[in-house]
Amino acid sequence: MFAGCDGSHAPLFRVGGKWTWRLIRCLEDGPRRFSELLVPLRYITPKVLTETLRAMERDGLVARSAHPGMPPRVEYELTPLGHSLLDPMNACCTWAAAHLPAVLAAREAHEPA
Amino acid sequence: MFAGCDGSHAPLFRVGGKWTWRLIRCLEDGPRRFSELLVPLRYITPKVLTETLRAMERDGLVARSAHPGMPPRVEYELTPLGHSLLDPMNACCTWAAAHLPAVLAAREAHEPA
DNA sequence: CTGCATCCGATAGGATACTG
DNA sequence: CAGTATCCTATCGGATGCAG
Repeated sequence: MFAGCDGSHAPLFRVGGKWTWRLIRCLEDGPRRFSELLVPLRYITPKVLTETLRAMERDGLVARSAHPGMPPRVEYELTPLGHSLLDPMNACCTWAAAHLPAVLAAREAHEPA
Repeated sequence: MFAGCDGSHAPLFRVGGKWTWRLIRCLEDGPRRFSELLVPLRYITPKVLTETLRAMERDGLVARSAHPGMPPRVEYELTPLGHSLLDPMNACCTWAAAHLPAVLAAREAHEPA
């Protein structure tokens, strides 16, 4: 959630979603087909994958291109806008990688399970 | 949500929460009392504020210091770890500020309300 | 003032099965 | 293959009221 960045509390960009970030990661190296996304996002259900893709499509982050025919072939890829999200995402991921141990240690300290 | 950054899907840092980001913003300039947080976070309920603070406390992002006495006085402030989160946060907010119009335009295009 | 207890509604995420 | 349809559950955020 990027809410509050500018004072608003808009449910911005669906980046609070559980799968959005991972989905972007899967798409960062190029177009992927529906079934190619189901596998690496282990055990996401088709329904949720569809929902997530549609939401990102609405926000202009991914583009959907259907090649008619049999069997159907649909590809999803990041738009330039979607690609631009990778920068701040990576900043967050870098932080996470660097500070995850500290967070986990803090959790341990509070819940000495 | 920073999930998936390193391949895991841990519910990392509670940054999927609705209030976490705004709360960090409110604390970035120094310690704040409970009631000083209720106001700028317009209409967050005490319950939710408490939940959010507790969660961040568990993760080592904020420190809680209670000054006993009457009336009670409790202050919350960002830990160094919490402060370090401001960097990636600002990267995201910069992105949001820059690309919000594009996202909104995309939404309009898909839902020509 | 600072918070905890309880109840509630909305929504997100998921399991399963079915269709063009 | 690429979804859709239905149902279910957990969780989140909130309203209200009470307590130290």
